[in-house]
Amino acid sequence: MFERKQTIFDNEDVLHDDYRPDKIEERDEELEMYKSCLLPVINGNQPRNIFLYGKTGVGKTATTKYLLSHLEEDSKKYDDIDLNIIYMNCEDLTSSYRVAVNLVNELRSVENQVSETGYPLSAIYTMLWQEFDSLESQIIIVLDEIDYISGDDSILYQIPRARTNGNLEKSRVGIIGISNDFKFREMLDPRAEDTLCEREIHFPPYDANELQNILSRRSKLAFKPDVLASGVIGLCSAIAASDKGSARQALDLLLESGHIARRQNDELVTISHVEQAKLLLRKQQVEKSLRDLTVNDHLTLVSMVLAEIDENVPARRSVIFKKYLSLVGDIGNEALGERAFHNHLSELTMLGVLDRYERNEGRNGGIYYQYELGMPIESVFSALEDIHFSFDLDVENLRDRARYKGII
DNA sequence: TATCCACTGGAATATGTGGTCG
DNA sequence: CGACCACATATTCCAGTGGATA
Repeated sequence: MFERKQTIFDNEDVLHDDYRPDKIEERDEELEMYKSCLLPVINGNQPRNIFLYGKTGVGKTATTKYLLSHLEEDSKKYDDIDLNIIYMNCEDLTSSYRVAVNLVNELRSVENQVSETGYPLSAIYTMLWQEFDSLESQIIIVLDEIDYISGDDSILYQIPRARTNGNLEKSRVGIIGISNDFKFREMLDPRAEDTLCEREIHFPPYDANELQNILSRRSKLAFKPDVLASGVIGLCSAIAASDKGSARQALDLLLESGHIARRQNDELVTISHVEQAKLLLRKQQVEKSLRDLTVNDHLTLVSMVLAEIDENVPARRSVIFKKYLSLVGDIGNEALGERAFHNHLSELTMLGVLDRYERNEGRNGGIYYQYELGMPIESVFSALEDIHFSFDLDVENLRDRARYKGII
């Protein structure tokens, strides 16, 4: 039933997200600067706080992991240095409180974990200082995707100042903050900005050339010789460069192209496979963002689909809201108020699932928005099919109605 | 050029859930 | 148990917006 048939890939892991190259490419300047910021650690001084920013997939995390693993390795050569590195992704940690709780749990044993709510924030900080101090070492905390922390950012100045404030005696702590969003910096509490942004390193997007270099080197490891048609690497690089300049995106594109070629039993990865991969990845991305939404977000989306089928689009909020009310009535849910519904529409717009147009008809119309689906309706259907809802949704029926109306 | 429409989006407040602690 | 904590999500209220129109 299973048979090993490998005509395309040699080692596809090389293209995966978690692959750690033994060399960081096309980031020489950033690497140098980063290295000099970390140097004090090896001399036994307090780790500096570093703030890294740049779009997704431009090497922030990869460079960090690369340098820190070297730092860890090299620090072992010196007896007087004891280094602890804690890496933490803040994707699900939207407040200082949660970050602190997770740090404490990271340092504590399994049977001693702290719950995510219940304690006053100050109690959590006290636990954190105790845990830090009991390490009696230099500590570097990496907070990746730090921009997810919204509202209270006290942890970002509490940690760096812990020692000066007398909360820590035996340990020295430094923070490395990684952000996708430069605006995050402006939103910081001035105290946090002061301490966290001591050293700043900007990672610019890769251009098509740099991407091409990265891809060709990786593809030599990943693919069998001569399986990439000419132009494949160029196209992957060009697509990614014109989008966000993300190496992640370019690598995903290349990997997915290879998968598609393999599935289709082709011996050569061609430009057409890349085109297919591009569509597939886009679809997966949307599905992923849809999956994480709340029930009311889903209901809002379905209401928009109904409006798309039954009404003139783009449609304004009140029209979609009426659809929503009857939908909610049908499935017996409690309806939201219109203000909350408005927020869900905004949320979907933010994700790129909906498009929004501002209109202003002046004295007898005022300002309002019109919404429509931001992607082909069929993509929404197939995404909806793959999601488990807490209510009954007959996607096939919707699809039939759309077909009947000639929208598909 | 002042007005005014009908909406937008911020802010304060409320509700509900899941937790600690004495 | 009751007081208290953090947090997500809703509701309520309303000042602000900006271009067509008188």
